[in-house]
Amino acid sequence: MYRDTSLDGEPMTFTIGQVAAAVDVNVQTIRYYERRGLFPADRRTPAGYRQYADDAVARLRFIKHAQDLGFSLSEIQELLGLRVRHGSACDTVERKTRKKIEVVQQRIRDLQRMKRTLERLAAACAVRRPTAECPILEVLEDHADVSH
Amino acid sequence: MYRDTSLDGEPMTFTIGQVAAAVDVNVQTIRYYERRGLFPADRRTPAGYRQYADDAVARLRFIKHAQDLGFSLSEIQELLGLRVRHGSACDTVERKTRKKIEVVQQRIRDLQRMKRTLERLAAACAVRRPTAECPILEVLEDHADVSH
DNA sequence: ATACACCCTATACCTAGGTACAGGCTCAAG
DNA sequence: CTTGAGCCTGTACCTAGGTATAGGGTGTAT
Repeated sequence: MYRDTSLDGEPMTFTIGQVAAAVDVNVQTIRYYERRGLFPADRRTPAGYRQYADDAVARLRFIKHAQDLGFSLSEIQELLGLRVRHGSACDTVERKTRKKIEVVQQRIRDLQRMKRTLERLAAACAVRRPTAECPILEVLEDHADVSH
Repeated sequence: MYRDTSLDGEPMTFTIGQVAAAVDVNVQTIRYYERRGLFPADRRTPAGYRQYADDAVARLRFIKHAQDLGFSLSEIQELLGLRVRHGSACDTVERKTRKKIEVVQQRIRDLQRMKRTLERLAAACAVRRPTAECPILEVLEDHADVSH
């Protein structure tokens, strides 16, 4: 096992394996993210081992969560990139963030429409059961007709 | 051009190219969906050309829309599969549909949480601007900490 | 009858997002 | 000082969801 410098003075560091275990992610995946440029190691030991600071786990969890929500790695990279130019561009950050909020809001609206469609479907099933034909196709057509 | 039997008697039919153009989808994609089993052609001409009934455009649009909302082709296949055993299983359809609604609802909740996170981020930027450091990392950590 | 757009199958290739070796160092323990 | 877990790079392979290309048939207009 690699030693952490936990006893005062130097900040705590983690190996790639420790970070991977903490977030339940494949070690290969972390290296892949590094190649993609969205999860750089903070430094390397003389032997070439990656070293991570203690915010690494939070950063990686954010990536995974954003991904669950349907953001692509490129979008996440952009999201994380809001951080890099911190001194100068706080208003740029704000503008980009508000744009992302719009996108998320639209995605929510789309899902709500989809939910309503499914609810109509379920309701129609409940009413006509058990003799008549399932009216799904009509519902699908309605759904396809509205907006887009 | 292939002739439609539009002038009474026979129902209207479409070629693969007409359906593709109507929904703005690649012809190859439609054939791919057919191979996957989620968009069968209604019949074939003697020469082997695919023929589609007039509900085909609505079905295909539904597939595309569901996909936009983050459903995989397998999920969509299941969604459409609710239709196939129509005589018998209207209550099965209803149960499956309600499960889908749960999934969609959870996705909406996740996105709303993400939206709140982004809003906090934007708000924090607005407050501390222009001198201080962008507080994004802290927000990301908060986000990662809550639930999941 | 021949041009041309459209259809067919089969196979190859592409991006995104990983995952799995192969072959070779490194560190801590026995 | 050897063993074994864990690290390194590089390359190959995988699933999902398509897109492109090769080689050939079809239908209509001129």
